[in-house]
Amino acid sequence: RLRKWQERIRTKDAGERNLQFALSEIDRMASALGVPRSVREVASVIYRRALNEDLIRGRSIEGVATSALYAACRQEGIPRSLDEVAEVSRVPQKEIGRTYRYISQELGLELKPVDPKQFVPRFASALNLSEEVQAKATEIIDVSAEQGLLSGKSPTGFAAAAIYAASLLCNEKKTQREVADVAQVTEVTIRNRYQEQIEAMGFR
Amino acid sequence: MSGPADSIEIQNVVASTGIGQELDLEALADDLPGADFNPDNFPGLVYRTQEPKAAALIFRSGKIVCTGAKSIDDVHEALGIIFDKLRELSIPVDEEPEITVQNIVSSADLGHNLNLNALAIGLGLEDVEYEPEQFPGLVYRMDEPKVVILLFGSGKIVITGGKRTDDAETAVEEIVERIDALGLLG
DNA sequence: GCTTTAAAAAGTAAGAT
DNA sequence: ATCTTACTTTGAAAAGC
Repeated sequence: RLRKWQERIRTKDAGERNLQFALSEIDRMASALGVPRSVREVASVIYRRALNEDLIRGRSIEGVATSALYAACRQEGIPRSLDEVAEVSRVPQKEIGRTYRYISQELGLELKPVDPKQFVPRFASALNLSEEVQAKATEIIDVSAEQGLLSGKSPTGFAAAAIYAASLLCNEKKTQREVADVAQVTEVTIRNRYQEQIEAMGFR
Repeated sequence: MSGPADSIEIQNVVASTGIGQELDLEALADDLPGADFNPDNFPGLVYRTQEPKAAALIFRSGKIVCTGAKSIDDVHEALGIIFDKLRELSIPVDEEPEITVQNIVSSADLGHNLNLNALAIGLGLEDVEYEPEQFPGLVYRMDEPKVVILLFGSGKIVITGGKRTDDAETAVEEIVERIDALGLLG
């Protein structure tokens, strides 16, 4: 039937337009976050997979697109926090997190927990900290994580505290406020993690 | 032998029942001191009992949800109080309405700190949800018994989704066994 | 999906002192 | 800086949008 045929075309066109919109949104957000082109491609693949497996039904296109980008950053080893992703998305952070968990589960992405060390280079350079501070922060993260201090703690807060501690140890001091701002955590969180990490390092 | 299973404490029991009679919630809200009824927000009337402490959601259909009780006995006791209150208001209530436990929330202590990162990989990323940026607990969905376990770095855990008292016990024994098999228990 | 109820776990946050 | 309060997660039912 002609009507049925037209409807198919209309549906196909609508689907195509939605896909283009999602991909352009991924591109826009990726640019705003400053992630490399490879991550956008991974995000696009994740979005198409979600589309093919009908995971978008009942969810917003923007929400799935944002979550795909969040997942892609993690998969490529250059994670962005949910806060950072939410800043460039029009979807609330809570929905991004919930949608990410859903598509991650359904697509079997099996992404490992975010490693705090992956935030060090980006946070440290935003603070104009040296290579030496980065190495020290990485060491602090390794040692304190090994002693079980990482369980349940936010990766960004853990990284921020280690960077703060390392900046002190390397005589390139940054204030808790400065580190808190780039990591988007509170000074209280840095203070709490810092105390534990210093103790784990054997510095009283 | 005292083990993690002995540390289990029921924290909340959710149950449903019905009095087999339609209710005028507007009138009931006036006759029941302390009742909260905001039909614009939620269709149920909220009524709280003090001893045992519990909260009941009473619906127009006569169906009731009881939550907040610390044991199955408390659920029966609290609902008994509500049934009597309704009878006092000349509302016909079935002799012994059937009470169905829908969910039991329990807490327990494994007695050792847990490396949640290692646990997430060990238990299998496909069955685990661990997003410390969003919540400090690792979420583990167990098939038998069918419950959800939240595991924390302290070794404290929460078991929810079970309908029977012994679901929590079985689940704790099972999770301890699995963690131990991974060499991740103390 | 949402709305409401209750309770635990532990981390993070916000506002007050 | 420390305290209090509050929000994040899990589960289930109820009636209705």
